[in-house]
Amino acid sequence: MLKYQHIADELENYIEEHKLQQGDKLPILQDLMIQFDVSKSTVTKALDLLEKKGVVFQVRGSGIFVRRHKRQGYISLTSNQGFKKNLEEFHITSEIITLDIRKPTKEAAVNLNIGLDDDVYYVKRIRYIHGQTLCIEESYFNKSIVTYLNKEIITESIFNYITEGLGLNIGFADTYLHVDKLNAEEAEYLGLQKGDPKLEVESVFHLTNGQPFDFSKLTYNYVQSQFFLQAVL
Amino acid sequence: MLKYQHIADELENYIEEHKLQQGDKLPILQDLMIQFDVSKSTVTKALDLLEKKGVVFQVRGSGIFVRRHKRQGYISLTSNQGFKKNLEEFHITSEIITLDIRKPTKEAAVNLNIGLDDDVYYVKRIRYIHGQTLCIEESYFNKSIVTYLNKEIITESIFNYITEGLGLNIGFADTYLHVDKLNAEEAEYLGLQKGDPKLEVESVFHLTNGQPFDFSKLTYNYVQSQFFLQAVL
DNA sequence: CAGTGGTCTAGACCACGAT
DNA sequence: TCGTGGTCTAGACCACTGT
Repeated sequence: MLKYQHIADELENYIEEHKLQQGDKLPILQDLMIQFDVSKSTVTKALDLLEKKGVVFQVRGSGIFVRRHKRQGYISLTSNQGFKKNLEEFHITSEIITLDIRKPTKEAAVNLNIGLDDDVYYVKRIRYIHGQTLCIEESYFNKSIVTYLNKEIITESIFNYITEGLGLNIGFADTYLHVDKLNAEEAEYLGLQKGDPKLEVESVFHLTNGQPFDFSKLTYNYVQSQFFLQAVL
Repeated sequence: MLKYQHIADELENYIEEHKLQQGDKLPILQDLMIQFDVSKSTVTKALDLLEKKGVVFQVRGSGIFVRRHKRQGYISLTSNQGFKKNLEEFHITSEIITLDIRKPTKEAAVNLNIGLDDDVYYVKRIRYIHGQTLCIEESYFNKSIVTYLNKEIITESIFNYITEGLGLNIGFADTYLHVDKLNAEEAEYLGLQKGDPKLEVESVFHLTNGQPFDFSKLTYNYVQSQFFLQAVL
């Protein structure tokens, strides 16, 4: 385990367990260096991680403080690993509609940077939050990278399988958002009326080497759609 | 100017000017160290900045590569300084509806962490993109921090004035997104029908010392609403 | 002015990728 | 095995905050 990762985890746990609030002060750099027996740069790197993640903010000449947004029940748009943490936090479950190998749509092929004749795993699921319909999810996985999938795997966390099972390293994602009106089929799945609002979230996930491996399109039930985003400016 | 900031700017300009594409390789660390006459850590810090910003991705054992998302015409949800760059890129203009000093709504008071009897500057604007209505914007500024505003200032960039004119340092923002249906008044402003979809974006902006100074609520025309987000996982 | 975080260095050593 | 990026150190010096 990397030292700075370890320190970041420890501090985050500490904040969580002691229910520290926005503005609460953490120990100064000097103390953290001694406590974890590392150099200043390593502590700094750990704190930069936490700052990027929206957990703390640092004020030169003053100290390190806890950052905590006020609202509960919002799904993070930037949380790592495709909703992994959110899954646990919000009790999100899913029902599989389709799983097969097929040729990509033109849109999927463009986003995955493959040809129209290459194979993809196509997954369609309905996701539920606290028993309510949250969203429709359609995913296209480049089969030459994600070589195998089955119903059991996609019932659990696909991303977990990709990293643990296949040993692939997920690097970054481009995400696009649109708001539009539901068509009849989507309304049916989500238990809403045709023409009701929807939030469409398209993501292209890449490996650390830059190869796109997953193009996903999520259509959210607007009633359940509350998202948040913590930015450092 | 900080060295790592300078290097980051130079590299970003280079990528822009030479129209480098996704996957194009940049010089190796060693060369960048020599070129800019700085230590390895400084180059690394510059590259980490660019990576966070979604401009490059680094692959251990291989090199540093340009990252570039495929779609044009999307507004960045994470671009710095309240849309400053987007303003230029998309020719966003605004029309002022209201500017006055008043008491905050309960909601604004909670988000700004002030009392119901404290003063705020209230600003209501309509924003246009390429001449089309983009969104309705309502902002509440804590008057004890943002001590003065006038029509001229809010016609230009408010955030620019806050940093340059008032010498304040903007630190971070919490942003919340909802999708809902337009009410009659909003529909009127946006030139849409009541019941049409809307995207509501609420942001709380904080100074570097953690004090919230601006609570803004933006209601977007769903037709014009295309956002993107570059995440590092 | 003392306290505290931020920048920068030079260099050792490690881990991953390509060949 | 070599090229390349990642982690970590010890320490000098700088810049902002608060008393």
